[in-house]
Amino acid sequence: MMSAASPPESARRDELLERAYEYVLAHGLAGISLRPLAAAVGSSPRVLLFLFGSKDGLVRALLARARAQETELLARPPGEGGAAAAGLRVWTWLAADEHRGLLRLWVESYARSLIDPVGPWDEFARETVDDWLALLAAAQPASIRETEAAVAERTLVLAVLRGAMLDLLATGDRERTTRAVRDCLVPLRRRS
Amino acid sequence: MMSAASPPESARRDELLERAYEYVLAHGLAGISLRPLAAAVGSSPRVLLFLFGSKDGLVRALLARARAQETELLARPPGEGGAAAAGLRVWTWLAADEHRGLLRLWVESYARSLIDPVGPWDEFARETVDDWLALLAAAQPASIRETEAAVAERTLVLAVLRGAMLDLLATGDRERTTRAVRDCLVPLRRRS
DNA sequence: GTGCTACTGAAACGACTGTTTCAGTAGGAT
DNA sequence: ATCCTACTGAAACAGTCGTTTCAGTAGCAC
Repeated sequence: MMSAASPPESARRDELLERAYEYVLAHGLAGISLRPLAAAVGSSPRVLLFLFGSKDGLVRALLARARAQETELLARPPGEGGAAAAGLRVWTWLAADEHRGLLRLWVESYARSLIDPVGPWDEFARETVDDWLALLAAAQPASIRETEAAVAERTLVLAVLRGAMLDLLATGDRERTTRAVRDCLVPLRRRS
Repeated sequence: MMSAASPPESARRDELLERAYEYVLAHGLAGISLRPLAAAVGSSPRVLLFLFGSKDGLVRALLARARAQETELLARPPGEGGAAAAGLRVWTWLAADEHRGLLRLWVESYARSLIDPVGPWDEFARETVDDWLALLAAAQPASIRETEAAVAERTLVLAVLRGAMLDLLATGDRERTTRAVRDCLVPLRRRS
């Protein structure tokens, strides 16, 4: 009944997961398959299945690994100064070159979870919206946090960040997208 | 050398394309395969291959079909009043329930083209950014259209629309997302 | 009738998928 | 030496994939 749960901790598992994660950042998650992946990380399909239980288990572990990197940012003290100020800080993180692969993976998983609501992606899109809205909420003064205006402000800040990120991923134009984000968020910052 | 180009026009082809398009709006483009698709549209893999040349050809035709529906909106007179005003009009189109499937398909294709720069998706992401920026540019007064501020305004409007759309697709919360879009674009409207 | 074009069905091809079966090997504990 | 756990290699399984091969059928032109 336990359906072949994989050993959740193991040095070898961690090592292969890390290498698989790098592979996935470069090649995406959609078209992945065990044999090429195993060859790239210096292992075999047999071992990956042994360590992760199934392909789904591997994908789940990879998504968790990606989320851990995202949480790096989320866990940092969100700071104060309102959602707009927090949004500006988040943007410098999003626009950094070294996060490009992670963000591509993020978009891919988001899209996938919109279409295929079953499988390892599950509620990825909805969860991640909630994660980020919560981060922005934490930056708002507690006294107004539950007002409709505050909710709308968070939603707006998140939308601008996500939309600019999509643009940046497609065009690579950091200057133009950064200017747009600043034009929106800097004036907004005064009010909180 | 002609690599089996498919007959580009044919009544039967149009009919099957239309039905395949409906199937794709419901099931997504990523995990598509000929046999289930053929069964769903009342045909066979053999016929789809005959009419579209290859699976890639079919996908390309489906993307073109989707783009045609999008162009419906793009072709309408963009109107004046600046990019923000145009953005507000576009949002009512984006937020309409009957476009949900198309937008999911859009996100999926966008994500795919970021990762897999070869194949039918090709430059989909970049092209679509340019399409929409051009639409918004057309709504700006010609006199300021080429200024940096105008470029930034277009970029911002597009980012808000895209980001809010992502939120809407994941949460279905039209009220909250619409409020965010309005909060951003209505004040912006005065200035042009 | 013959010929031509458009379309279709059935079956097979080779390549690839996730997964399983069986048979190990290396290392440490007892 | 024995046992146990952790890991691994090779091969096969059943299934799906896009595509091809071969053999048609229906309709219209002449």
